[in-house]
Amino acid sequence: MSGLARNQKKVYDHLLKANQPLGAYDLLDDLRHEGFRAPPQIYRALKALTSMGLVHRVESLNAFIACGQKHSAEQIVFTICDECGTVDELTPVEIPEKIKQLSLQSGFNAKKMVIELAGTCSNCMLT
Amino acid sequence: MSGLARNQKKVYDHLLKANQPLGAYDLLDDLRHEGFRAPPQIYRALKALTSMGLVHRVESLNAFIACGQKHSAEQIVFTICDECGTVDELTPVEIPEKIKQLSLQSGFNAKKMVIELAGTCSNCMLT
DNA sequence: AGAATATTGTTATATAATAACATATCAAAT
DNA sequence: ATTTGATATGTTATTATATAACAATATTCT
Repeated sequence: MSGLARNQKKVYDHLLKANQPLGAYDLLDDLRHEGFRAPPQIYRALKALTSMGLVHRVESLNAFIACGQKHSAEQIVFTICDECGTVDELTPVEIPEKIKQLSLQSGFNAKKMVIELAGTCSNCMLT
Repeated sequence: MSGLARNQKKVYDHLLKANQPLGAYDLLDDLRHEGFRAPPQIYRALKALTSMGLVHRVESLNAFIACGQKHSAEQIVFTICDECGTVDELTPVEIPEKIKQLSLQSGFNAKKMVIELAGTCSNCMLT
């Protein structure tokens, strides 16, 4: 049960190594030497990986980032530094839970959450 | 100090009437009879309006929605119904505040937040 | 009026994502 | 082992979203 298909593995491995969000066309360029030639090959792999919870789409960057852990649902908080571009994952479960509760109070049943914070990371605050 | 320039007003009025998020090219089509001819005219108006806080970008839809109230910061929670497409604004200030606090604890200084919940609205839950 | 600023119109282009179709691979069931 | 069905792949073309660059107009301020 290796799980991942060939192209899926290539894309996932590359995203893990990159350790930062990459656009689909960045991935395509980076993986040309691996035999990728056209956008659909990248997008298909990304679709499979995101549906498995191994990769997440960063909506406000139109980019994709790998994720060490599988997340049961889309309940992640990303922090995106405007200065250095670093994207980190805050995972205090309290936040998505709290939001879910509050939205339920208005009758909305949330299935997927996009929570992205843009600003300045602690590193860039110092310099 | 009417505030809005001609094109800005046209775009804003149309978004208000629509009362739902519209893509930039939807706006362009809808406003051709008002003299709009090319994307930059729309995008420029949208940029001005969003920087004024009168319009918000819904990142996960690549769309824009008008907002009756000016919001001081980008601290809004959108609920997006997968069934009917309705987008509503939850504005319990507690949520963005709570998130800001929690991100600050990890040293991140958030300037803009994208909080978008996709799921099923109360209306669609019934039917 | 004249200078500085902001807004507009226009063409071309960049960037992101998908449709559609043919082929290939793999897993399991007979 | 071969058929079958599902999944994955390769490829071309197209759609959708957004911006660059530059010329022309309008607005505001002094």
